[in-house]
Amino acid sequence: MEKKYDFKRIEKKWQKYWEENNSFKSTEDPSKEKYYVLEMFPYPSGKLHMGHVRNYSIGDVVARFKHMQGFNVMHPMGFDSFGLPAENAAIKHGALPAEWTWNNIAEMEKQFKQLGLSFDWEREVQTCNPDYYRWMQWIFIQFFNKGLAYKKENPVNWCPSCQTVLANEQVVDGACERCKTPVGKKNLSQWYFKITDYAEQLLENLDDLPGWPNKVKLMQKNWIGKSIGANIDFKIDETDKVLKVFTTRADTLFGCTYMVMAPEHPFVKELVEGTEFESKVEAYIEKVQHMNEIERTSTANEKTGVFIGKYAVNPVNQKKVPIFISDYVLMGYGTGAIMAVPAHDQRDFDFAKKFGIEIIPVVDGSSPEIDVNNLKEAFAAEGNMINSEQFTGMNNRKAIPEMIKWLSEQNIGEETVNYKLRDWLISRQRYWGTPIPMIYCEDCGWVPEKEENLPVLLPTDVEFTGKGESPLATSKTFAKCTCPKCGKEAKRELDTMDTFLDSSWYFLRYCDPNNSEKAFDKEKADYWMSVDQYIGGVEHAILHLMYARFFQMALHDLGLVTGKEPFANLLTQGMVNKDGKKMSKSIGNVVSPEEIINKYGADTARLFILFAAPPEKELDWSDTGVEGSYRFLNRVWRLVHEFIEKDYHSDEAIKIKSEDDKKLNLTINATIKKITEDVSNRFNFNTAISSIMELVNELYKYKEKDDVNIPLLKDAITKLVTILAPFTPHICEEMWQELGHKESLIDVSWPDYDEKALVEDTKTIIVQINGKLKEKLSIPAGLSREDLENAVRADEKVIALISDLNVVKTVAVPDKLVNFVAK
RNA sequence: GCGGCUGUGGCGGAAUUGGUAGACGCGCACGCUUGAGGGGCGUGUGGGCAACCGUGCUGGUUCGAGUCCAGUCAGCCGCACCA
Repeated sequence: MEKKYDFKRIEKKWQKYWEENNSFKSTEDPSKEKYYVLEMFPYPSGKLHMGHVRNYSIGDVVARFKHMQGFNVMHPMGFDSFGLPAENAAIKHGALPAEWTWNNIAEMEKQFKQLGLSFDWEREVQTCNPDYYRWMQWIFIQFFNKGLAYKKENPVNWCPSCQTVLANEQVVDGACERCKTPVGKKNLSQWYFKITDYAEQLLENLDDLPGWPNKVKLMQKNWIGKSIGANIDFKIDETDKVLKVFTTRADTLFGCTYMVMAPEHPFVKELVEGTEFESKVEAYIEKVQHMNEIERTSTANEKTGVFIGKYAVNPVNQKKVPIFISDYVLMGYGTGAIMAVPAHDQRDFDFAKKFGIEIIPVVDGSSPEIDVNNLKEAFAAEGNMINSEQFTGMNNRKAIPEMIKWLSEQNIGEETVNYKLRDWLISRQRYWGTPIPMIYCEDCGWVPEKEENLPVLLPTDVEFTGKGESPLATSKTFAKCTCPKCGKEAKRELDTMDTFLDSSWYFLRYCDPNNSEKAFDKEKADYWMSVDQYIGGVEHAILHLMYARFFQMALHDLGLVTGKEPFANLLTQGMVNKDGKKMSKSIGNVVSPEEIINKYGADTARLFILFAAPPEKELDWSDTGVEGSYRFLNRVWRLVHEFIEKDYHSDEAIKIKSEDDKKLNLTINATIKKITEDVSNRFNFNTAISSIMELVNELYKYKEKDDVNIPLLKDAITKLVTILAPFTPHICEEMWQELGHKESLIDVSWPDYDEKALVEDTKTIIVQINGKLKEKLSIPAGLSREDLENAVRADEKVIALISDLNVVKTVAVPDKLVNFVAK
């Protein structure tokens, strides 16, 4: 009787073996080429989901493959373990966030090990561990000392459900990224990171990342949102104030017929004070302030606003134009005020129509369909300037730099660059995060905690009310401290850090995870960095991936790391769906990895998830598909065991004896070639696996032959087990051992292929007439164009095909095809 | 509205440089094996009786187009009053 494929026993056995032998330990070795493969670390929710299985299976194949190829591979894992769910669990069940989190971490470690993932667990980091967040606080202080962290009172995004502030990046469609509650505004004094200092570098370096998907680079580019234009000064009539505006269309300055300020613009109150306009203006400001983001942006087409009773003077022609306030102008971008040119900007056009403001065209598209003096909508395209004094007649695109030059000569404007990117708001009114290591002293202001006093530990005597104020305020002991500078009694910052900070440098800590003297040793970081292959979900395209790049740049400028970019190559894997829908508890279509592992084993789960679709694509989970993968592994198992049981003891050298031998040898070598290329260049694991399946199918046929070539079959089976190992490591280790090998497959080299074996003596030549397939012929390989054409023309079937035709041209492609062009 | 991606059998997906469309797998059908069931093994499987027709649709370039170009439709994703 054949041995049964008992995946439960096999998987347990080899997981134990790897753990006991510390098989995946990595150390710096300058004599070997390093390879750092990293998957985004998870939040420890307690249970793995299919997305995790996919993410970590992809990474594991890469890690094991590169290791077999001889690279010094680092493949670490850890937990992004600060965050809201722990705190919510505390509010709901009364469990301490720390306890809840550490239990989940233990649970998830167990599940990771059940998947047979080749992580170097000695490098594990948890961001909620004081050994980690101590250095997070240290980095914060370095940023503060460098002027990259500052505190400012500002209207901030406020999630009324999470009871905390949010960064701009965490507001999606006007709602909280986490809980989807509409976000409002609140004036709060908060800590910010000056990511805008790096806007240009974040943008420019994207060109140096050929290993990143264009989609992600484009998303970051749009988010940074660079635009080049000009600031122009408008005097406000009857005052000594100058209203500065930003425009990308300096060419349209003569067409400006009114001005708009953001309702929050600091001039507004002063300009209306004591005038008849004051009450109307204040009512409008009040109304805007009470709208949440969704309300404010949903009225996109319907423009609102109020005239504030003042006029601005157009610096080019001294014309007085009325000033309005309107919520379509944003305080956070440019100068918070615009010159409005209704003829050439659709938003200004809509506003002007509603308020009956004059529309002056200054660009003529000279198209018969467009009457510039009677516009139906704004004309935004290219054309020649009109009504613009010395600029009239010029092409408007060319007029932009001319106009800016003229303005700066007159000292009333200058070229200006603006970015949509805002500084990163990093304070959170939550408990379960890294305490911000800052102290407020009435005499010295904000002072960082002394480095020798780090970490500033999270207190445990806190209450979780879920009511807005930071829970740290409820601690009796936490706030009270002395000023590190003058020793006077002082107070600690009570907010914690956005958890996105923790994940912005963990890849550096992995390089030196147990260092108690430093965040990480520079030499070690320089050895391992940058990450050669980073793998994670596309949902992090902006948030995490941009923050991490910013950290790397800032740490570089602090002299702590050499590289300027953290991730050389990025793979964004698609989601795992079920029946075309996202797996979710509310729909009830969640497939749990545990269930699959129990039923089919980890190898089957890994194989299916890699086989079903290329990694960047969405993947639809299919239970019958999983069975197919299980069936395949059983097929391989039986093939190998039949071979073992027949007890073929042969150490003879391989001699190719027949055409079938030659064909099998070709398939073996072609399969190795294809997998090597698919895994290292394209990450197309699905096609790599399909070619292994083809090899297995061929072996099934081959072994039934009368004159089986034992040394060749042995070679095929040895190589089959080797190349399948990165995908399904447990079953392969077991078969490897049963084939009589003593060493673990981990230390077996990836097989080379023999180019000579890939050379075929005959080729299938396609015979076409006018490009349509008519016949396939077997013809000796390597013929020249003429010889190939002659060989094909000599074939009886071809003679029959073309004898009645008027062949006017023949196209021959050596080893491929002959196409007869007939009339 | 702006930017981007994707459209291939009943399904997931192959076709890497323009050169055999549908590899591999799922499903389905039939046969063999088995006391039955399950499992395994094998054969077939885009449409059409056929000539032929077939990669969202309409054109174009080419000896030859799933692949290149122009337009168009549909779906998905990102940004969205950014001056």
